[in-house]
Amino acid sequence: MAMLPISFYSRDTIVVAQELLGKVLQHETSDIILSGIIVETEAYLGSEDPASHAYRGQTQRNSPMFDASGRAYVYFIYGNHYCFNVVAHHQGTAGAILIRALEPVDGIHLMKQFRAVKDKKTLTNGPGKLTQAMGITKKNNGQFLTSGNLCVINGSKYLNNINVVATPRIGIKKGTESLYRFIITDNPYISKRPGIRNPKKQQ
DNA sequence: CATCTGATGGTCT
DNA sequence: GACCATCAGATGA
Repeated sequence: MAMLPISFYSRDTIVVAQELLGKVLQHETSDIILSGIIVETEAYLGSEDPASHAYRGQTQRNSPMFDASGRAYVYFIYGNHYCFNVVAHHQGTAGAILIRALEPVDGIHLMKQFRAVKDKKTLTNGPGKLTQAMGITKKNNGQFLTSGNLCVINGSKYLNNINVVATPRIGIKKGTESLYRFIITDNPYISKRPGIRNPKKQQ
């Protein structure tokens, strides 16, 4: 299996988000290979996307989104979880793709240890869950995915059978609806809660 | 099954 | 000091 080249990532963020479906995320850690098929993604664009970290310009945290495509962007959220993103955009712009769910493939036993759950179906069916299962932390922030121990490789059992379904998300605040989520239809490992937060109660 | 809530800490204002 | 690209657990149907 070949790692995806930089040229795969140096394209339109939304196109890359769709084409990441069916690819395999692999992490070599402590002599064990952990891997999973990407089954759910979400594109975050640059200055035109109010839901994106990059919307208000570059800061220390979001700087990987402005950096070279093909890197990882990992950030800590809600005081508990890491989210893993793939940096992908045309040169001179910003953008990244949140990996929202994986179908576990290799190292499932170790994933269960990292996650402290027994059920394979809840191992990686959410952005915070999959980073925990794959052993991805802030230390991977900025790493290139085209070389090294964390990478995206071509090929999975879904290679010729991928259904891309775009699902608009409801934002948390007014004006943050512009989100682009893609799934492999009917895959049992897509997130149960598709990132849609209930609207705040009216007073 | 669906819906709601508390825990949690880094980032930005 | 408010916000949050989340999750597990609890509760109700």
